[in-house]
Amino acid sequence: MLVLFVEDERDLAELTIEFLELEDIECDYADNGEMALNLLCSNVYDVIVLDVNMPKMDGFALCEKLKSKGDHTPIIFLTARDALDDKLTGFSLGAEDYLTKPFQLPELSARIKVLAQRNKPKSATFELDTLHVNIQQHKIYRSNKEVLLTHPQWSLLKALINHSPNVVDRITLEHAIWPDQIPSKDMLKTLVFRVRTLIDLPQEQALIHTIRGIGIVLRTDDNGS
Amino acid sequence: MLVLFVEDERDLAELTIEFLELEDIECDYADNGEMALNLLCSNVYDVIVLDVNMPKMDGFALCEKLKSKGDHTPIIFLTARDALDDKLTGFSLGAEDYLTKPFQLPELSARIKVLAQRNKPKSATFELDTLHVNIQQHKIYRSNKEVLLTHPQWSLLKALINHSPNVVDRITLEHAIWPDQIPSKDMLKTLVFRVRTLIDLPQEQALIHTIRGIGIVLRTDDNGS
DNA sequence: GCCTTAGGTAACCACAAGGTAACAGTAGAT
DNA sequence: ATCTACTGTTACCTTGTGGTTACCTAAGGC
Repeated sequence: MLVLFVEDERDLAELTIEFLELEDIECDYADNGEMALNLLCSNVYDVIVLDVNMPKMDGFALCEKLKSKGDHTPIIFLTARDALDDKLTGFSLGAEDYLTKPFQLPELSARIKVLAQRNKPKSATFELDTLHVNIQQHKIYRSNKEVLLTHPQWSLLKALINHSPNVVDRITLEHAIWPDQIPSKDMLKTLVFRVRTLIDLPQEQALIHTIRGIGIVLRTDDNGS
Repeated sequence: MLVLFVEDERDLAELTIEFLELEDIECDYADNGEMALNLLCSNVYDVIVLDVNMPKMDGFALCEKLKSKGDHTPIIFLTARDALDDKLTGFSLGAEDYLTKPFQLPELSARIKVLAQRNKPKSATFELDTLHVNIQQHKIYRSNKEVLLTHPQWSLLKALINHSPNVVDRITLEHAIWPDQIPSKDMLKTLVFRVRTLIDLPQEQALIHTIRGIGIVLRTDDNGS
């Protein structure tokens, strides 16, 4: 997750960024609006945290400019201006959130995460070579041809996707597919065989590989062993 | 714009709702979590404003329940609890915003509007192939012919629409249609059968598809392979 | 080179998931 | 009070599949 942090008080900025990075939020920093604009030209951010009072170009102006440019990156104002009118101005300029100083770091972090999440409801898709999987829609395509999987087959594929490109040992797979009780010792190999015949078409590159004695992998290269 | 306002202090609620209606925000009101759940069965809201301290079911519990049911209606907590831990709890339960009392009415209004805007690029009508549904007016047309659905049939269709084009598993559907108690194991299949006979006319493309062992989908294409 | 074992392939069947229809109880309407 | 229509139950049927078993192949150890 990448955030643009725009704030002219360097001490506060440094402290805040340090905290955010601990929470797995990467930060780019600008101490005024113009610098922020430059960064915005070359980067795409999940969220912008914006002070209002700044030299050169203040936060309101920057926000207005961005929105008028059609940029929809969510903006949080973070400012000492706690008057109602200021807040309303912020929201009317298209901000998604408004937090007043002094603030608590974890709250800022939580709000950033909410906004970052929201703008990413893209249905989770997994792509590898000519394999396209839309998890939510339960749709699988190989070479643009739809593949229909049954429930356990789907579970297996999901488990492989979750670990890809790492090898998954058979025990882990069995538990992932049959959480309650593993049916029979040989079920998994039958299942792997079936999924392979459905997904690894003969003319295409194989994606499901067996690492003998270790487990199964879903990845493009078939080196190993 | 329709908001569900859940708050046990009636005076505050009344005052707030009065203000919101002036701003063109329609409100339904519940004074506890259970009542809110009932309203949520039969209505779709743009935003839910939620107090935390309430009898019967508190705001946190309600929020958790909704999110676990797969309801994605944005939630704003509106509460006197201003401790950092409470805020973090709220956000971790999936809330989109958290406003502490005392608050200013215009700020609440602004925040509601932001959330309604963001989460609702959908129109009030749903269209798919020759199926036209006006959610608010409860009107359904297939091939320009009006279709009349009874209450549970409508609930099913709404649930399918909300998830379209994603697959919905049967358990989720059952909870969406009968929040209190699922009537019988086989009720859903009967219901699906009935809605299918009403909506998926023989000469038209089928829109309701069963993904065996996984769930039901509302979408146009599912051929392939 | 032989033996052991992990994994691949194939056929088979019981059963569960889902589709369909008929029926009973009940609530709403006239 | 009667009628109608809808909810939910039950029963029956169909089909696809999940899991079993058996047999084959190839890798690795000795």
